[in-house]
Amino acid sequence: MSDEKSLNFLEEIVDSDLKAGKYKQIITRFPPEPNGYLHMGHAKSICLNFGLALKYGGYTNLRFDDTNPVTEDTEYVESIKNDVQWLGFQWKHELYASDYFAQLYGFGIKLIEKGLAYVDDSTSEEIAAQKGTPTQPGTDSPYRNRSKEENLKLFQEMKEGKYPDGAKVLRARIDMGHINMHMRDPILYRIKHAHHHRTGDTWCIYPMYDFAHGQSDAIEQITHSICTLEFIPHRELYDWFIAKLELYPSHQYEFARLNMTYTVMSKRKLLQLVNEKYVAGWDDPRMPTLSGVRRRGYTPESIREFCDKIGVAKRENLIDVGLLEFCVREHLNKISLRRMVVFDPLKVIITNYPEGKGEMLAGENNPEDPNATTRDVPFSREIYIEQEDFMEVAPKKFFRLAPGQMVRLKNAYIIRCESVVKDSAGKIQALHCTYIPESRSGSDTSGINVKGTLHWVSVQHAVPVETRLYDRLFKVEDLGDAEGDFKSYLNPDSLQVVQAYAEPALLEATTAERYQFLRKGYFCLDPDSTHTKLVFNRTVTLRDMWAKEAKKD
RNA sequence: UGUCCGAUGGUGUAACUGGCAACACGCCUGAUUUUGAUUCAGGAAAGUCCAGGUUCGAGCCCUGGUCGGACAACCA
Repeated sequence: MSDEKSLNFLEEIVDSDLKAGKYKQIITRFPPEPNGYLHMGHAKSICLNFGLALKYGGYTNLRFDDTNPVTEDTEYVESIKNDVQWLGFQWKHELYASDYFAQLYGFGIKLIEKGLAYVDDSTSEEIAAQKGTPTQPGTDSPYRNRSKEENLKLFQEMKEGKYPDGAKVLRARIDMGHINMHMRDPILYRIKHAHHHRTGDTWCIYPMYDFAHGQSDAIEQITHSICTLEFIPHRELYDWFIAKLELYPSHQYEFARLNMTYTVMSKRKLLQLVNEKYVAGWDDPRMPTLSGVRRRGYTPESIREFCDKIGVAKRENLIDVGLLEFCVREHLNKISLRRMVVFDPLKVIITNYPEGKGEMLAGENNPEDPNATTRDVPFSREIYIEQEDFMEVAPKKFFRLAPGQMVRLKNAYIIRCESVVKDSAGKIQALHCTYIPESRSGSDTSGINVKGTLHWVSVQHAVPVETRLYDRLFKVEDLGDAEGDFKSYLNPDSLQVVQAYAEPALLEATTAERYQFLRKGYFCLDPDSTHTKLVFNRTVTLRDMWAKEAKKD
């Protein structure tokens, strides 16, 4: 039995490259376009790229692929940097494709000089028509055979701003009959009189992705350039530019992007949800964005663990969100502070507990922590328990509170339900219970054994808090498979706001801590909280076998 | 009609590179438990897309199919 985990296909490539002495160190890059916020799919890529460099020795650059000024913005740059660091990774160099605009322009000239690029006056429709189809070869542009001198002059004039947007493009001169559509004289440069978030107005021509990405990799001497499957057909072009331009031979490798059940993972769709106000913003806790899951209370540790567990391969996949939730619970169970909060109160009056009396009980902050400390929990004659923890007529498997039944109050006493107080309409108003004085937690001499333990909050000490309970954003498991507008599958109940009653220890809650509301789930303080109003987000529920059992009937 | 990529339990990922399919999630059962949580023990679940072939032996190799996906933005 080997205790070493088997390598994924990319690790195998890196491993064998290193063993073959191909590189002394590996260099990877994470290349987001600053036109949206990072999501869980990016997390997979980040963990992969940074993880590879960390594991095999080397480093990772953060490079913004900012070649399209009309969609990009510094707001996104800042959020992306923040998200990568939050996830726990540090890049070696912060770079921008726009840093290479001058060099890239030079590469364009070089290709023209080699007779491998030309300026085309065709419209975008004409160019599209020239492309042909995957099964039919394309046709040459009428401008394909311009002289080098003319191309050089025209390209320079494009750069100088002599032409309006769309008037001309620079195209590679490869083969309009090529079996690979991407090799049919792809566009290298287009004219966009647009303000760039970094270069301002110095350029009015901008390189296309294909003409920028590989060359940027080469300039940075990236050894392994890792991207998603849809770029497979681009690889031939990627290699062509490097060969013709005689650059450092970076290599592109592709892996399957992450898909998760009950959510979408495309920037375009996420942007739509934000713009059309289906969610409160990029950091809405229901969003699969990193800012969203962060606000929801997911920890970077749990996301890294998740990325490790899902593996890396080339086959398309749909990961069960349940796995992410498992990773989150696993981590939160270890670190969160236990607190009691009642969401749907039912008043319990402990009739044999003296009126006006109160006492402080000790509650463990975290039973998973060997150096457990405790917090004070006030107890008194009137408390709240959950409505759902009481049943007037209970099935045999129900071992919570019912008339004549006994339960333990967590960190406190065993109580017995003596009677039910109802209003004229027969609605339950409160429960009258008695407590067993010698059953106090920590000094229980009663000898009584009960099956159920309930969380509770003292009525007079209860702190009203707002809780936001999240459910899956969409109703269907596989959005990729769903017909029509993806927004028609939104789950109308994905957010539920509930006013709840918390124990006073929560008054000191901070955003740095994570909390487990006993028997309810993991929660974190939301930044919307003020001194007078605490707001908690439910990160994830606890596993609930009883809910499953109850559903069986 | 083309080219490329892929195919292993419900979901993912493995399989010492040709040696009788493993791990995780989920599911089921039981134990422990002052959270029906956690933890622990056990179980069900694929014979590896199909058909041939090579071989003592094939999930891994070969041939031919089938199915799924990608590819025709002045997006990345």
